[in-house]
Amino acid sequence: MELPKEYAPGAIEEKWMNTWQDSMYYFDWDSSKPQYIIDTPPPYPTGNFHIGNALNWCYIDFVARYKRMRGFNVMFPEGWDCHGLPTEVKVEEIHGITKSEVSRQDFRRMCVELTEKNIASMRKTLRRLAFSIDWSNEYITMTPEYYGNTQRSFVRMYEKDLIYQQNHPVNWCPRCETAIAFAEVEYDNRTTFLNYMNFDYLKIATTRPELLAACVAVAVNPEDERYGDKVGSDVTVPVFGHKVKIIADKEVDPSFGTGVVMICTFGDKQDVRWWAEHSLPLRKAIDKTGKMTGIAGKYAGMSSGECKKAIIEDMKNDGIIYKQEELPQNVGQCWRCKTPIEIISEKQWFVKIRHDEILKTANEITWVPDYMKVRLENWTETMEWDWCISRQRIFATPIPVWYCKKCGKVMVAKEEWLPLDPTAQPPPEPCECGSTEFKGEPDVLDTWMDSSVSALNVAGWLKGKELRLPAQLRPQGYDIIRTWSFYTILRSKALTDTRPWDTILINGMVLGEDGHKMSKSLNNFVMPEEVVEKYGSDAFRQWAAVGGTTGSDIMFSWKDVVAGSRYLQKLWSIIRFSMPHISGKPAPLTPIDRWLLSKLNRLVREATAKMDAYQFDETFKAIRGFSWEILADNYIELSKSRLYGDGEGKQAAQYTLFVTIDTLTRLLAPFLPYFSEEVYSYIGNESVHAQGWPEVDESLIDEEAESTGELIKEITASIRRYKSEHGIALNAPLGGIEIYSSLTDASDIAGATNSRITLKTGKPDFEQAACGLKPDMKVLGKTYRSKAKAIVDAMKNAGIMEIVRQAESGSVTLHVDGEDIILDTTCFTIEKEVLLGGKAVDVLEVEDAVIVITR
RNA sequence: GGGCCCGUGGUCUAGCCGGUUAUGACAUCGCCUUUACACGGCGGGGAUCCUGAGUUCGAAUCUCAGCGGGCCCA
Repeated sequence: MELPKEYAPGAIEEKWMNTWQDSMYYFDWDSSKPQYIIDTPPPYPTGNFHIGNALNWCYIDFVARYKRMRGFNVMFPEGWDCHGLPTEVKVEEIHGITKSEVSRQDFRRMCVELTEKNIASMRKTLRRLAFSIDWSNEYITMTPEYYGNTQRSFVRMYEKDLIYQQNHPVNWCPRCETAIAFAEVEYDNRTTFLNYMNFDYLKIATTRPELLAACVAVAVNPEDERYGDKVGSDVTVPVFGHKVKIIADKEVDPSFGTGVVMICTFGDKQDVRWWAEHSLPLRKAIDKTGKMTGIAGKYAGMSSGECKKAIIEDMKNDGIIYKQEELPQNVGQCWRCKTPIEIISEKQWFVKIRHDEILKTANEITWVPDYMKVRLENWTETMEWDWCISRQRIFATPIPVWYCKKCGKVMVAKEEWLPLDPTAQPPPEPCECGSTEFKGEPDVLDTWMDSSVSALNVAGWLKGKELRLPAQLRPQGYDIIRTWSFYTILRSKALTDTRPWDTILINGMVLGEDGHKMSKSLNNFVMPEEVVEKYGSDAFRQWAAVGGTTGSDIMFSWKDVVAGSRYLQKLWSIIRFSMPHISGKPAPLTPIDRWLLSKLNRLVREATAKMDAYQFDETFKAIRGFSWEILADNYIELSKSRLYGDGEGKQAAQYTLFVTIDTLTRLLAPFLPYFSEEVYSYIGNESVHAQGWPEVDESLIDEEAESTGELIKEITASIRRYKSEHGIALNAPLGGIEIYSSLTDASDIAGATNSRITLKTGKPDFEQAACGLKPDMKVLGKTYRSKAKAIVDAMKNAGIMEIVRQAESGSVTLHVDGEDIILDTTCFTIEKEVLLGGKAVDVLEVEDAVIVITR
């Protein structure tokens, strides 16, 4: 069979993509093999599968394919996390409407249609990148089947008192007009003014004078002597005239501003703490739309920003504000629209956070890399409020609750009624009070309520199947540890009392070639499709494998992709050469065959250990190094003469090459699914992806074979180098070569150098001179500890000749610090060179061997 | 303000549970068309392993401090 000279990834990858059957990767619910379930992150269906997702999916696919080959029953499902504001915004844009202009049902339908279209386009990319996804276990969170279970999870947690409804301060985005969780708040460094004002008989400093109307107390530090006598008295709020108490709290920093702080409902999280701790009243100055309420008097109806401007102006004119200074400030803002958030008190649904349970469960999970667990722990320990799960949106899972119009009682749906939308249908039963008049809960669930049951969902929860929790692997980025990891652990424990997974594998972020996080606005954005178009999927996957250590941020780099495509071409050339020469028929092996097979089995051992540790970069580099340097640059060169000839050892080389290529192809299969499939189609009968991972044959790992092979390789290389340096063509024969060594077989050297070789034992009849002395610090340091340095000095002082003279008797005695120290010959190495003595030959030295060349 | 990570030839990167001539890729220079591959081979140059102190016989590797960068958060 003659293979084309160039590897054509485009055609070959498409061929296999269209040949492979989805059923190759189906999880078998009835299998007796050990399960390996992966809790794949469900991406948000934007329509574009971005490169960060692609890195994550490459890791997953490396693991999934590897585990399948290791005999596991693998499930690599694909989910889609559909609900959320971005789709709502996009739908409004596409249809030129706002969500209030159409019915909730119609708006939802438009969101579903857009999402379906986006999913279809992303599925194509997933297939093209050769991810071995189990499409029989695909899930889509917006389908009634899935969100019905999200609703059931709500009902179950409500019944366990883990979900409750309450008036509580929440983070509120006035633009989106919805509550958001802390996980959705991001922070931005800005500069604001600290306003110093006369506050009745006190002076206070605040950054938020627009909240004066919401002032419910002022606080001082109990240790602060300036104000000690005033604690407990009333003070009148300027502009608005209401009276508030002066309280003492040790959290007040006496050195900030004037040491007096205004407490408002609510300026920040600290206000909420004080408000709760000191049982302060609630004065609501900002409404759901971010406008000032009636208590703000003349400022009512203004936005908080307008109010701030106006009130500062007025207070300056009235001499109330007497000083302003700049202050750097981190402003909490909505992750989606970047609008500064407000904290307002609203009736919302909450999930209880049981800190200890989450921390304990996190400890039952293996974190890769391990330090990522600390992020979850730090987040968990600093959570002060419960998780606010209600959102004032439309495209999300409806909260399955009604309120009786007559008695006001809350009716939570029964599990068997689900899925349903309470705004579209009444409950099938009347209220306890007999009324059938209900108002459906218009609020919907936080999207994390959908995705935090992904692990349960893929493990068969509520699907009439035996629950397969814990799943074996959760792969995800570190940016969503405080959300997705946290919530999944919480929900899994709450609903099943089981940890969600055995192991969590964390990937880093993808940076653009300029070193900054990849983003469209920075113009450093690359789509996976573009890379695949140019270099193919297997080249792209190599970037993901070798780009960096698992868990660290990885810079996208075209040169890694190009290097990947060059490696494919190199491999192709190896295969192209080997195909006419391979044979599965064993034969007695020569030293260099045993050298290769020993190295090959070491490679398998190393690759297996590193795959088990999720070190994809190290695994792939080891395989690449073996195939390129050991197999191609050395073994093939050394065995060519046997393979092309008809003599002894031909069969052995053919067999060795076959075993090596078969093994290599299977090692490469998780990384290069297309390439390895193409190659395996020439040597096997079925898909390489249905084969087993290579087993280490320990009997073939042979130190002696390796050192002999290494010597043969080095001698050949040194002769090649000699030819190169002397301008002799590499295939030109030399007049004669004598090798003084322990070797007994020089046929491969003769073949590779195209010269006659004479093997000799002992040393050539040339004078040898010691030219160097190298102490072995590893031995000396361990044995002599603090004396090691003095011994090295003593060796140098004694001189090479003296050491050599003594070493002939097997040991060297040195006088160090007043005592005699006897060193054996393992403590140092004597380097020798051969003196030519005017003979008409050239001499090369490799390890202990001496090569005498006659041109 | 806190936590976490990182700082290695021109660029990116491995090693970092102590002892290696400090890994590899890209770039660079020289030689070579040798029946798989010039998207190749052979060889070379190029690193204060961020800085300083400490521990140790010995530090890229451990400790502390500092500087610089990134991320997550308050």
